[in-house]
Amino acid sequence: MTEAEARAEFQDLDARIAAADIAYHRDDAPELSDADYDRMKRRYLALLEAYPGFSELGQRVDTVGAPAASGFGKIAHSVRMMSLSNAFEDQDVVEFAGGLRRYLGLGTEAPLAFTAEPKIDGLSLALRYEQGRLVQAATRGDGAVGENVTENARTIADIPQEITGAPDVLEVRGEVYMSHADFEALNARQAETGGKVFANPRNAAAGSLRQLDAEITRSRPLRFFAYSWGEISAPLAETQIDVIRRFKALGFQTNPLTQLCETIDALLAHYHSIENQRAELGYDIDGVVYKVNDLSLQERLGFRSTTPRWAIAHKFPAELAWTRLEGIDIQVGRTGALSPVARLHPVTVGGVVVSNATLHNEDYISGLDSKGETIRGGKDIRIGDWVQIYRAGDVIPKVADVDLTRRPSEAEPYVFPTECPRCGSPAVREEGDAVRRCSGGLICPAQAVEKLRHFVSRAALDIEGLGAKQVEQFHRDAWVKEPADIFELQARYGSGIQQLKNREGWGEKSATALFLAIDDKRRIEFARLIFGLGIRHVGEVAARDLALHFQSWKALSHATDLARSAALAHRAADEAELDERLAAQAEGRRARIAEARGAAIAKCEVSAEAQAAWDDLISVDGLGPTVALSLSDAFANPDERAAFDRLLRHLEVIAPEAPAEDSPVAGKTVVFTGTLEKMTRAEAKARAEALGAKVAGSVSKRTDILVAGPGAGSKAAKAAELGILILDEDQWLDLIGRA
DNA sequence: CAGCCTCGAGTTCC
DNA sequence: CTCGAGGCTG
Repeated sequence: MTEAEARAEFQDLDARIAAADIAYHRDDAPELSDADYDRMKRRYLALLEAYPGFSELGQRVDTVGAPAASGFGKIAHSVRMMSLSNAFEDQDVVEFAGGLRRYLGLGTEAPLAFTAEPKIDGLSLALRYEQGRLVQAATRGDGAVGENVTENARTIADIPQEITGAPDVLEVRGEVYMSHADFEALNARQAETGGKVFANPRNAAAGSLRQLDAEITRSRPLRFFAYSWGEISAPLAETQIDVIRRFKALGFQTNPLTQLCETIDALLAHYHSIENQRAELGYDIDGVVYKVNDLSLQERLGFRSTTPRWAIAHKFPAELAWTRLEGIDIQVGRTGALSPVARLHPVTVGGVVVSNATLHNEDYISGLDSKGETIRGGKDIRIGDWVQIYRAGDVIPKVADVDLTRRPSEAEPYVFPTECPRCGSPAVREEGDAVRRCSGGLICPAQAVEKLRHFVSRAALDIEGLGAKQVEQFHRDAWVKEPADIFELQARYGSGIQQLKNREGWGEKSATALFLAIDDKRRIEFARLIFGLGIRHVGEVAARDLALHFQSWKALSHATDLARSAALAHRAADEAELDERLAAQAEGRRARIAEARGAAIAKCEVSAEAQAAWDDLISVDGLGPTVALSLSDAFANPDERAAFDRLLRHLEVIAPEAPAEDSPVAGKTVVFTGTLEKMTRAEAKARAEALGAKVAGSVSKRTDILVAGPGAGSKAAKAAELGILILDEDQWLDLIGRA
């Protein structure tokens, strides 16, 4: 086949796949059988592999089209579904247990028992029972909101429709999975009938549960293990293991390898025993989960932002595979970061075909980590090399090793670009930074589009029907260059609907829905707006804290304006510090950092007002000089500021409600000092914060309460001087109510 | 000042 | 999900 023929075939497939995507995703009316579609897609990808240049042709079928309609209703979880932190080595488990003891203030000899159970590789499901009847089943989703799959769950034999002897409200959580035997049989059947063949049991289980037609789910051999719970109207038991026993008594399947372990050695022994049985279990597992057995301890330990402190997943070693590195692409992110991605000859790793892998940054390719130490035995990665791939955390493909014996003689060390591959601007790497960044700012189309994608992302504006793909499409056609354009779309393209529906992938219905969804976000929570601006170092949490602190756009922008000179002084001090360090190194003396910083600041004119504004900025919890400086830069940059101002004209900003919990310490700033005897420091902090208080490290005039244990020193003296309320531990516990 | 913890940013495949 | 960096704690 000539290249011209290949090109013609590629373009034909491109158009047909695009049409099929639209029919399937938007109209939910597939015109092709799955088998035909898959065949076309495979051929398309094969051509693309043979002629990578073709990706520039035509329509990039994967990146356009109206968003897929989700056929399932949303369900907010009344108790968040958390994920688990991971351990990979036995040593991590020892440290986990040690950390728990420290947090709880337990000595090394005090008993601390755990449950250990296999971690099933399926998908989690929350089953809600009211008065003993199954009323709702929801997938995990993002942890806060899942999909309503009640009708589908009712078809699973392991899930009882009715249970007796349970609390009035009981939410049982567990894992839906498919056994190896059932998976093989299903795939054989699918292949025969021309249906979709699944890559692995987990995908088969997920695909089967998320069928719009519950009768299809019924025909799929899904199973369920119960292992956890959400909302309950009455306690189920006092220990984890007894809850599992209770589930079993109620008629749920529980994993037979669940075991109570009194010591770390017993946990590890059970882990290795399960690892040895792994191949004979008949279903996929990817590790062992350990949980603190005593539920009252679980409660004391509580949660970090996305994981419980009282549980950990001990993962099995990742599966490895060798393949050839065919190329290295450079992607440009929202902050201009150049990220190298390995293009691999497709290879199966852990049941999934992998053709891309992250290469992190230029040091990773050269075989040095950011501290200048060697990794992979100091081997660099070259195009043409045979590389060993694993999926970190069973998800993200990474390069683990390079086989130097099979390195082609002509392979050259990879030269990392020093110019942005998208806009040609210089790509610079700042001192001490691991990443190289495009300096083009919004001139760089890659950065511009990534910023827009961020603006419409779920945690930011979250405009329904305007996802990453749609934004890319609009940006490519120059309809949307900056966030404000989104809100002017309808006005500017007037009968926008008429124009939009002539575009590929859009119909009248989706266009109308889009404009309604955009209008819906003209009133926007302050925190989402701040996050959406995409200011470096300002993520979801910092945005929320800033919103809470400043309450209004006016207050925030005014504060950054006021603080500008102090921010610049801070930068000058940073630069002076760097110079001083270098000079000291060259002259072989100790750096006089404080003096250098002081001198630099003295040269800047910083009014008392500016200093106060700066201090106010960095008083926001978790917000230090780096974040404050980045914020200040964004607001002081004329282009960015103009874009902000233009955007704000379209928006009504909703001020955040303070977490006005009905607690006596809500909104108060508390400092703990001295020895706490009834609880550990971390525990005290977590509880105070749960009650809406802010916990600070040092006493200042902003402090409301000082909790002083025995041995309190200078902090107590300072608090007394400032006239701050000082409580001992018992008085504090009386105030917040002993739990 | 060093370690610890949390957050931010980047990435893959379905 | 992981890594690096920033901020906080001891």
